[in-house]
Amino acid sequence: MAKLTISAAAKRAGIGVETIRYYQRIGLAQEPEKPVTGYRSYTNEDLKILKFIQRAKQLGFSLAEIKTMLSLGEANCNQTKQLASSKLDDVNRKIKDLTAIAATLKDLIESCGDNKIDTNCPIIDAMSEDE
Amino acid sequence: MAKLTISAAAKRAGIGVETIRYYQRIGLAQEPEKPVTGYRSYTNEDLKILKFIQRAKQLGFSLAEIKTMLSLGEANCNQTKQLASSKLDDVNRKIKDLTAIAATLKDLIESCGDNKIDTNCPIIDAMSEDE
DNA sequence: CTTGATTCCGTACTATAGTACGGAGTTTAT
DNA sequence: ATAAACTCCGTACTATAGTACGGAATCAAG
Repeated sequence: MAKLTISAAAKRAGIGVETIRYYQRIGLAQEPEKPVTGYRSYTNEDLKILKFIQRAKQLGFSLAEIKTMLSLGEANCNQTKQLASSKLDDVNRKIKDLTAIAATLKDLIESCGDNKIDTNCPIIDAMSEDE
Repeated sequence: MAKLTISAAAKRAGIGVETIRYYQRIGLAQEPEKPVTGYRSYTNEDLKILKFIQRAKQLGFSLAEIKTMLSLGEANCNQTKQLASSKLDDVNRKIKDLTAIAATLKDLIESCGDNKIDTNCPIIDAMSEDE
């Protein structure tokens, strides 16, 4: 429950100090009030927001999307749910694409076989082929 | 086998004209010789490179990686193969990460249930939790 | 109470991957 | 032969997500 300095908050949230300041600059995280003289102290609530941002980034949300979610806040669970659902669709689509890419890469690599000749690389050839 | 203008090459490669010029600027694609007076014409070989770039991008290679592959060229099949293999590892890792993310998102969404209350959004709560 | 570490603040810079623009020259179609 | 379309070229701008820097103020420890 202790008030945290920015570097302590950064450490706990797994974010860099400069990055937190950046998030404040772009309005993603608000700065705690600054005592007339002295450093800002970060509350548990502030930390929660920072952790949320970090987690959401890991889940593939862009900072803009995270900003939207934070502005919806707890008071708009349904909209948040919808954002998460559409992000889930994105992620599933991405997985599908990457799976196809992996298959293609695998084929390309296998097409090399034990090509010792070191010329006429089938990967380069296949990737520049007319469809 | 016709010589192509930049816009024809762009169309065939599925790239924009400005983007081709950008690739030339960064040394990813070389510019065809320019006749003393007139426009450059793109050969099939030039087109092949452009298509290769486009395909490689779709497969998740960065422009820097594509540049490396092109510099290796056909004469270094083994190194190209190694690059492709390491890219395949990347892609597989990405798929694994995204699969975990999808599962998390699914859980989060389900945790909402039919929350009509529209407060205490479990998504926000869960995502800012202490681990 | 001095020294060293932190914080604050604004500004500038980085990387990646382009997109846009303006003016001059060149081609193509009518 | 002239107008519309296209090309060339350099420069500047965009978006996203930060990272770095320098000086002044403040805090913490010995």
